[in-house]
Amino acid sequence: MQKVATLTTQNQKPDFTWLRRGTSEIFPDQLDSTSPDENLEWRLLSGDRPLRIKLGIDPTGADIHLGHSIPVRKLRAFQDAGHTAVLIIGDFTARIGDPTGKSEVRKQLTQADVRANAQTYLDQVRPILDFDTPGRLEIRYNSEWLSKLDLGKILELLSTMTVGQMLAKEGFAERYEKENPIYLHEFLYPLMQGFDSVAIEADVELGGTDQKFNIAVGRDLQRHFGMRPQFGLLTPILLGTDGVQKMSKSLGNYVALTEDPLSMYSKLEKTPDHLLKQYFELLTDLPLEAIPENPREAQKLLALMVVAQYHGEAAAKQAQQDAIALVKGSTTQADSVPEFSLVGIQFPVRLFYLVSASGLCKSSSDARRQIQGGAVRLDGEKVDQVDCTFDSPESLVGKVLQLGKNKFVRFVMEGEKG
RNA sequence: GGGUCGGUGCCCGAGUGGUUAAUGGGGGCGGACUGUAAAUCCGCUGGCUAUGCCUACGCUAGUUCGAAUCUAGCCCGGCCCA
Repeated sequence: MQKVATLTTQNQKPDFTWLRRGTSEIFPDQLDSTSPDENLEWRLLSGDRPLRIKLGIDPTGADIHLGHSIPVRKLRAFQDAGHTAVLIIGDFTARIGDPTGKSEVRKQLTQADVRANAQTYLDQVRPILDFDTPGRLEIRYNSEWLSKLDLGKILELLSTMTVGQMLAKEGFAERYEKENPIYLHEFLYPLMQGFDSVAIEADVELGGTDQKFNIAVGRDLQRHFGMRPQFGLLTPILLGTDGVQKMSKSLGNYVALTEDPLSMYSKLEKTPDHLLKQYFELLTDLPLEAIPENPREAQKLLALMVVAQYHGEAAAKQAQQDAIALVKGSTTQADSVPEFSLVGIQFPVRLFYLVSASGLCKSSSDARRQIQGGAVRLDGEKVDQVDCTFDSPESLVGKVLQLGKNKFVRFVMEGEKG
């Protein structure tokens, strides 16, 4: 408290651009207040102890993408400022499925699915978070406290909210309007997420803007249980590479954190112009005034910087070289083209089968169509004969098969079929 | 529980006994153009190592030479009533 007093007399605060960058809302946020209950910056300055910064993730799928990385990056920023990141794996809540942003019921996952996903999540956020500095990271599974709630406690949670309040929530309201089903257990989701905040005594909860309702419920519950309510810090929902809809796996407009450097680079260097600024702001630490004027240059720099975060600088530069080489048609120069082993392929083999078996196309029927449509190249030469046949692996090894502008594989002879 | 309307391909949505994977739109993929962008134009859009075969209109049985289209039962959803 003494520290606060000092700062108050000086009437100036340290630089909080790291806090505000890429933040769409903080609440409560009384800008002219110096109360640590109404202004997060003052709370951060109160300095009595490291704050507990909560971020919940639902292990509902295997891959996380750049959109998911945004609140995680913000969490890292708090770590760097000396606070404690509390990463909550929603192993219990995942089994219900967050109804947020969904126009229909989500399927419930089994415990086994959830467990398996949780570990891959942790592996994927490893490059973003500080796992090493003692006291900076706490990983908790919410089944730890949620599975112990008895009916009495559940009733207590339920009685803090009205149906009207629930229905005010965007997703529910929409579904109710559209006369789509809403199941009662879905009403429990915001309360459980809110109870997480109670259980871990969160000071701040991070989340996308779609999480506002759930985070606000957390505040209500903390107050209900006699705790100081957490702050909410909302980050924007990242638009996908199509530039229109939010990034999501089911829409196919995403860049996964586990993607290989070349495909990550290829996708990001095509980032729509109007998204460039936002992508830089949310996915890199580059000062905004340093973004190149020329959109093409900006795309390249963005791709380079993001790939470097997940694969290292050397791999990023290699990916850029390869991307350039591939476009020029000198496919043999590119090192990071994924390999496809011809071991296990029966010869003679026809082209359409190769295109499908190598994973370039989703099916052999699709492969035929693509070939007929002139989309397939072998070492840069267009091949539009579906029945073009190869008698032996020797004629293919080392060559690069290409679909469209961005999909490539190089034939090799080693390894398992795949 | 009762009444009623409805369940079609990735999504929306036509189709109410008969050449045909099934109109149209969206989305997606590919081609041209370009800055590997946007906009625009064009093509493709069930599966199968495939001149043919297989699976598709909630599920299951029927009626028919023949059904997504007719009948019955079941499952699921919306609304109204209780």
